[in-house]
Amino acid sequence: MKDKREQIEAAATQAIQKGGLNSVSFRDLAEEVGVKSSSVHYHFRTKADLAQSVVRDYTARFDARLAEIDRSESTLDGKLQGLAQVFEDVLSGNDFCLCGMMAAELNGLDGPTRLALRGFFEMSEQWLEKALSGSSSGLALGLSSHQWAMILMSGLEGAILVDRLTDSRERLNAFRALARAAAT
Amino acid sequence: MKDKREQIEAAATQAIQKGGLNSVSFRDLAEEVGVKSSSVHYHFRTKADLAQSVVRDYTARFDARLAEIDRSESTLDGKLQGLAQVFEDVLSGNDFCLCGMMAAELNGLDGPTRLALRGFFEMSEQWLEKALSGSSSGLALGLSSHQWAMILMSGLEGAILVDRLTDSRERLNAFRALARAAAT
DNA sequence: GACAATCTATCTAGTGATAGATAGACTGTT
DNA sequence: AACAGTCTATCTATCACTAGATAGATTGTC
Repeated sequence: MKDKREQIEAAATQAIQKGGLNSVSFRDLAEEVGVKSSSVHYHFRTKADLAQSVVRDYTARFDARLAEIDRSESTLDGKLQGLAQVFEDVLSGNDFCLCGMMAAELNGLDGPTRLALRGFFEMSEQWLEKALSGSSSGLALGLSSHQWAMILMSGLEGAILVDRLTDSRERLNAFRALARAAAT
Repeated sequence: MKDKREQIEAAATQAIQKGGLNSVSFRDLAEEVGVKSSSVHYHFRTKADLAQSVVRDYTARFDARLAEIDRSESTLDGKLQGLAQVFEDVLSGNDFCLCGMMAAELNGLDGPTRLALRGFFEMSEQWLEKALSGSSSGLALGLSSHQWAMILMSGLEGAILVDRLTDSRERLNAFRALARAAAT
């Protein structure tokens, strides 16, 4: 059995991706991992502390997946489709991106959590930009690698946000096609 | 002074765009318009009723703006930039799209509200698709007008979601550039 | 014995929702 | 014109419940 703290964090991550931070309660988390809510407070003094931990962990895991893509895919399109697959995996669980979700809840977040959230997008877009600028053939439509990085990252966020609502993969697939065309 | 019911709806719309439906309480709405929470319940029996009303109204106003764009802009790019401007106006108020926000909160919504939400995206994407397919010159990258409609609509949602977090307009502007290139 | 992790018990503050009362405007009948 | 009935919009008061948070006792391990 994993560390209780890790279990709580995993349950919180899952719950936030499903319904947002506002829908998560210490009591529910406690019940899910089989402790009392005061024990959750022992590991995470406040809800803001929990939020920060969860975002940092999610970012680290996301980063690890991107590194894995770098190892397994050598072409630009392979990398872009790999990123799309990460989003598709999220969508498959009927979830939304943890950081996209919390970005929507921005107003209820404290400073440190906001910073951690920005870090997630900064990291992801930087990975994308590096992949895109490493392409030997130029990028489509005369847009820079920086522009394409932002388009693809925030576009994929929007795509799974709407696709989850409509129970489809149409928008995600449209972005897959856009990415393929951009890389050609 | 407008109808109390309209005032409540306006306050709710505003509050949801800032913090989500979960951050809105009957008491806060009541206080903002100068009545008691029970009076809010008089106009909207349940929170779900309020949610549905708000989404339908927002959709109608959004639709009206799109119709206005159709009247004032004759070129495809003019229409696309007009749509981008609607999103930019939302972002300027430090808000998120009401329907994008509630799409994130999908899990906490009842059936009718979800349907109303889908209606918003269906309407918007249909407007976009019609504008795109009316173009005399073909569309870029070999993507269909349907694909471009989904890319631009969900992409703009994602763009302002992330731009609000980072307090910038970079992603919105990148999508403006993408739209311009798509229409050429 | 010290420390980490968990418990019991409780607090304050808020949530959506309901019941019942009331003032005032409208409506239809005599 | 007068009256009875009804409707609208609001109020007061309260319910059952959930929220995050805390103090202090207890347990188990090194």
